[in-house]
Amino acid sequence: MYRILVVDDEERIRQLIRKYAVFEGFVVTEAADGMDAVKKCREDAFDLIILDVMMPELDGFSACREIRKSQDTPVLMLSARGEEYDRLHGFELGVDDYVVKPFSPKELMMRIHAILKRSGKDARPVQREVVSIESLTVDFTGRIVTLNGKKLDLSPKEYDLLFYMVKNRNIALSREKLLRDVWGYDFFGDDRTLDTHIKLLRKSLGPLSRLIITLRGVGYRFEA
Amino acid sequence: MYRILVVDDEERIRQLIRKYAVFEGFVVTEAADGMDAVKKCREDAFDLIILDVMMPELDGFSACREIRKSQDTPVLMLSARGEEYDRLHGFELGVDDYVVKPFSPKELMMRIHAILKRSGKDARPVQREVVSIESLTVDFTGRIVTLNGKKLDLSPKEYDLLFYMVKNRNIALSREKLLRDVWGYDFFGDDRTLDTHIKLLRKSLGPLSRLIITLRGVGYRFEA
DNA sequence: CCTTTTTTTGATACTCGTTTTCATTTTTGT
DNA sequence: ACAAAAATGAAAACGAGTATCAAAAAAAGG
Repeated sequence: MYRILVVDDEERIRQLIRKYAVFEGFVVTEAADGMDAVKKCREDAFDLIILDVMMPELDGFSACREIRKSQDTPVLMLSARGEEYDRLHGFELGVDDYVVKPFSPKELMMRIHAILKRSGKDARPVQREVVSIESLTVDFTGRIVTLNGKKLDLSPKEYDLLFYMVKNRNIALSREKLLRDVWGYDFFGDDRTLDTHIKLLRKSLGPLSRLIITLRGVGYRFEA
Repeated sequence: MYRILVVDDEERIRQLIRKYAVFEGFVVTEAADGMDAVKKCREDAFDLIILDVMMPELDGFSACREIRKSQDTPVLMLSARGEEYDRLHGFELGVDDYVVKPFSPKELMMRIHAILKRSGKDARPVQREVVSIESLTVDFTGRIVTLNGKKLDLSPKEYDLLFYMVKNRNIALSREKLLRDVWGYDFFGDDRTLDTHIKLLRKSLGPLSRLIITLRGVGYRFEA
């Protein structure tokens, strides 16, 4: 799990980056200017810092220099078009990559991954995330579910639903929350959809369907 | 202890490279143009030469050609953006790698290490990396794939894709991740690209294509 | 520079899963 | 026991995601 610090004076830009970065599984912290960034770096350790060049208070380069005094966190610089002349300046400070505004968030994400990979942090072997409950084994990493050692053949939605419930086991999950989190924010579906999938999942789980507890008038709970 | 010759007419660039290279434990010598470089090469033996393409007196290619008459020192070329057309030209001269300016010093260092390792001066014997799954053998070191002892003739991308999947076997790999990691962070390709290559790979793998599991709505998983 | 191979793209077919509907049954709380 | 909520079953309509093919484009090799 990577922690990223996004530093830009424009709220909109920060939000944009946050949205995409969170989607990629990064933990995002924001700072509105260089001073703020330096302060946040003292308090927290980040795996990557995205720094805008032009900022009030303390510009990106100065902030980078300041941060580098104590840490070696990889830095990705954002600069407006026309500021390209100071690329070299940035590289002297140990900047890892440059992205010119306006940028494509997708490309930014790709560059982030490239930097993390280069910095070796990405090289660590994936640690599997596996949860076992009685005879049920849920392998989040491999997207594999076994029951008594036998692989279960679940449909995508069954996987998603099971994964979500297992991740949030022993927690009362309302129908609304399930629909929202498993199906997505923009889902306006029928309640029966959930019913049906719970039914299918119970069927797949066989005897262990008893782990899915119905909370009448509320939703469900996965018991472990 | 490696000795590196840095050839560039810009003092600033030389300083930048020197700073990083020294930090990595290299011994750095500088030359300001091609003539100077050729002269320094006659006086001293280097383990690697970093050559800028555009230089007064004698350009990088000519200098490279001149040096290569008497020595076989690995060469890494630096070229400004837009000069990429002469990559081919460089490789014909036996250039070992190319870096486009402006570059990230960290990446440059990585490439330097890669060249030195490749040039065999790193005397330690390579240990082969081989994975066998059923009748399939994947030799990462030799870039060889055999099926029932018979060598498979795969296209470059098929190799890359298979290697990546085998290295990350039993892990659910999203389409996005595959495209990003196998194709590179600057790839904005069509989803069909992946489909097609999966298909080709499956065809090549014949009966063992069953090891490539389709994860609907997610991506693929290589099963071992 | 031309030929061959590889890769990418676009159109199309098709499979499979999802969602919805509806009627019926079961469970649960009061 | 009654009413409300949930489960069940089956089936139809629907849609998204994937496979496949052929052709174009790009890259590699001679």
